[in-house]
Amino acid sequence: MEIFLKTVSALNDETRLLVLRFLDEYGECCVCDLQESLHMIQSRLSRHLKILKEAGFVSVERKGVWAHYRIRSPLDRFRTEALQEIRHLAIDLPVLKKSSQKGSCKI
Amino acid sequence: MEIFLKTVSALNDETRLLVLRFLDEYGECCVCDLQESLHMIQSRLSRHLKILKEAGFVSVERKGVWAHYRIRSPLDRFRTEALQEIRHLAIDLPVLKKSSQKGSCKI
DNA sequence: TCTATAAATCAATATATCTTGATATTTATA
DNA sequence: TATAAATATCAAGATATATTGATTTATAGA
Repeated sequence: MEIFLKTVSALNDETRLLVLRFLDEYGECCVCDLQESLHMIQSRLSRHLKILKEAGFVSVERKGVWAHYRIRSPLDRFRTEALQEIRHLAIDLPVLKKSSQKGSCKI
Repeated sequence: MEIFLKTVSALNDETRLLVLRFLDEYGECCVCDLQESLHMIQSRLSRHLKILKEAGFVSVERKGVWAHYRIRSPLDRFRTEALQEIRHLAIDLPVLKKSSQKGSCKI
C-alpha cells in the first residue's frame, strides 16, 4: 500500500511529470543540466528528483561532484504503463541545454 | 495532462483505494451500503466517490433515491493496470453490509 | 403539498505538499 | 587543509487536499 501510494503520489505533480518526460526523451542528465534546461532552482529540482527516486522511477549515479539521473531500468509493469501515458501527454518539452558545452559538467 | 493528473490524484488517497477495491470485489453498491460497510460518514464518502467518478474510475446510476456506484467498464489500459495493482495491495477489506437486509436500500 | 430518506454540496478546520532562500554536505583540486 | 562547485537538506510561508458537521437538493410516498 505504502509503495503504491508513493508511486502515484510521485506522479501527482506537474513538475515531476515534466522531469520524467524530459529524462525519458533525452536520457541520463546531471542535475545542473536539468536545472538549466527546465529553468528550475536547484533545491526545487533536487527535491523532486528525490521523490522520483524513492518512488522507483529514476536512479542516480554519482560521478565526481555530479549526480546523474536517469529513468530506472527495468521498470515494473505499472511504472512502465505510467511512463507510456506520460509520453502521450501534451507537455511542452524544453530543449536540452548541456552545461558541458559551456565548459562545466562534462558527462 | 489535466486528465492524467486527475487520474493519478484520484489514486493518491488511501480512502479511495479502499473504495475502489471494495467496488472491485463486491460489484455495484449504493452509497448507504458503502457507508455502512466502510464505516464512513456520508459527506466523506460522497466526496471521494465524486473524485473517483470524475477521474473515470467509477460510474453512477440513479435508481430512485439511491445512487449506485460501480467500477466503470470498460476501463482504459492505464486505469485497468492501476486497478490490477490495487487488487494486490494488502488492504483489509471489510465485509459487505447490505442495508437492504434491514429493510431499506433494496437493490 | 408535506414529510422522510438518500445523496450532494458547503464552510471551517486540520493536514499534507510545494516553493523559495539559506545552510549543509560532498567531491575535486590547488 | 582551504576553496570552489554541485548537490542535498532545512525552515518558513503559500497552496492544495482531507475531514467533519451543517445545509441543500432530489426522489418517493402519504
